[in-house]
Amino acid sequence: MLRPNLPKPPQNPLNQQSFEQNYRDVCNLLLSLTHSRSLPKGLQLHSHVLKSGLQTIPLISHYLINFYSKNQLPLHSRQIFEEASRKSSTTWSSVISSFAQNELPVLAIEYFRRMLGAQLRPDDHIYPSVAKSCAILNRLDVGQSVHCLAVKTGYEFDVFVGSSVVDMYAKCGEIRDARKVFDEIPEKNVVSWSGMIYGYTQLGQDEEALRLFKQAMVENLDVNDFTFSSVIRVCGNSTLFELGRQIHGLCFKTNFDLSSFVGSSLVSLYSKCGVIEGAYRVFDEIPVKNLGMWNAMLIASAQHVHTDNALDLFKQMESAGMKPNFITFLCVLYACSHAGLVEKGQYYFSLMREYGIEPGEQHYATLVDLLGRAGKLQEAVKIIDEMPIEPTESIWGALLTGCRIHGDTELAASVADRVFELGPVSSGLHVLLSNAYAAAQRFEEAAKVRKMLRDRGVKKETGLSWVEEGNKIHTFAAGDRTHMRTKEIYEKLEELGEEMEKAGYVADTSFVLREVNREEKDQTIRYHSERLAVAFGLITFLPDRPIRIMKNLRICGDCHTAIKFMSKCSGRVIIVRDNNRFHRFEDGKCTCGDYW
DNA sequence: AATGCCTGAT
Repeated sequence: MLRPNLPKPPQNPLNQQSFEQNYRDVCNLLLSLTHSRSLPKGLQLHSHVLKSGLQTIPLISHYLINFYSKNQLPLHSRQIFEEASRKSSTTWSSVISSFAQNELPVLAIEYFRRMLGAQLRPDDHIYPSVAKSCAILNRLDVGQSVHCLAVKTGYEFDVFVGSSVVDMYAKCGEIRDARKVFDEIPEKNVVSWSGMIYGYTQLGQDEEALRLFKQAMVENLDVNDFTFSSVIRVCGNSTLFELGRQIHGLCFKTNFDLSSFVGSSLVSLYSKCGVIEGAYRVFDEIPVKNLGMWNAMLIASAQHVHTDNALDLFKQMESAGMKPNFITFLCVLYACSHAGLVEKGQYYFSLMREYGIEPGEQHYATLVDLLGRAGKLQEAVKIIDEMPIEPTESIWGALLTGCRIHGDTELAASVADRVFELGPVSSGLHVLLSNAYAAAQRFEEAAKVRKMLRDRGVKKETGLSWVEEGNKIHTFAAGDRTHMRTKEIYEKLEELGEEMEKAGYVADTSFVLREVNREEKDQTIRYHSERLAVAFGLITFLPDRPIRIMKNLRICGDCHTAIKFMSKCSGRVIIVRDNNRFHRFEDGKCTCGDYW
């Protein structure tokens, strides 16, 4: 053990021994109190330290800074640091890490600069804290110079330094730099791997994330619940059900399936893949449910229009003493909106304040969506005019969606006028606005807006539907004839078409005329991507297996009617997820109750 | 003495 730098020995040599004894006792006690986070006892000890003059010893101030850091009192850490007579590199390191761990990243960077200014050489323990602070603040410029300095001082290959720099680059969106640093770390640990995988998922580079995960598996490396939840989320986002199920199996083997974090991504996976029963099963099996778990289950039941379940979950949460957060309320409002429960929705909206949550932009958007879908457009406008925040694009979008559903072309056009006065908008909203003008027969303006879109190089998204079969994904576009089994698919559609007409199906071509932003021209309405996907499912899957289809755009009204007939004529359960929600068709009916 | 701390949908 290093001999501490003691202050001048007391005058009376007899006291020397007791002083050293006292010093050692204080050190040990401080360490144990830091470990157990006993704040009152620590405060007591601190005043004892001051009385006996021990605070001048660097090791003691270092322990005190750590003690306050662990107790989430970074400003106490700061005070001790400032009062310390001699500041060793350990003292600097402690105070900077206290800032980094307690949400004061700006101070962490400021002190790091001060330290460099004092001509001190940072050690390997400081870099992770500073890199983390840059990541939180999204300060790529500072992060880069920190990385440079780490390279210069020879710490870039340290697993802690490297991992934190990987995370910093990933969070700042520089995934390639993150990867370069990652590849250079000679002895990576679970944090390095998870950080890199998580970085890819955050940027939507799902394939790269999965590839890296696979490599980690093949090389038999250490992974944990964080790693699993990242890759399961990838499977959920891309609706890779089979792969997700296999990874669920891996979690089961490693017992990570009981983790709440893994559980919530599993719930979301099963739900997004249209297997709501699986989501409920996972939820029930997780012994300790955290807030994310409840929220994941809530949104899953809301998406599948199990509205009673959703509202019941909310009640269960309350009685379990789980405090809902802003996401919980978004989920509940979403559930009400998609079931047309206006009053219930308004009730939950007002309940937020009782929980001390100020409604945010997204809550207002959902409320406007709720009112708009239910046809209460004037009330929706009133909410927008009276709310304490500036309307955002999603709020205008919600109102415009309501206008479209209820054919209020006049209101839609006036909203468009109002929005354009406010300045430039994103391309998504732009499309809605151009449709609003077209629907109100203001064709000149519609053309102008569309031209603006074209000039900005915005392309319409192609409507696609896809079905998973084993480990393969079959994708269809409208009128598509590229699939290997095209002939059989079209034959099946013809055959089904006759049965459907006998059962009373009449194609509604008005959807073609009314909807400007439709995916294809009218002659292909009978071969919209979702119908091709259904036909493929019918000729591929065993009769008792539900046909699950994913679609990137909103399902059109005529297809919705057609698939109802398809489910009746074929006796199959057909589940379609469009960009908005789930539809479960069975025996000629859809769970959305035609409200979507 | 230190790095990841994830959940909603658009």
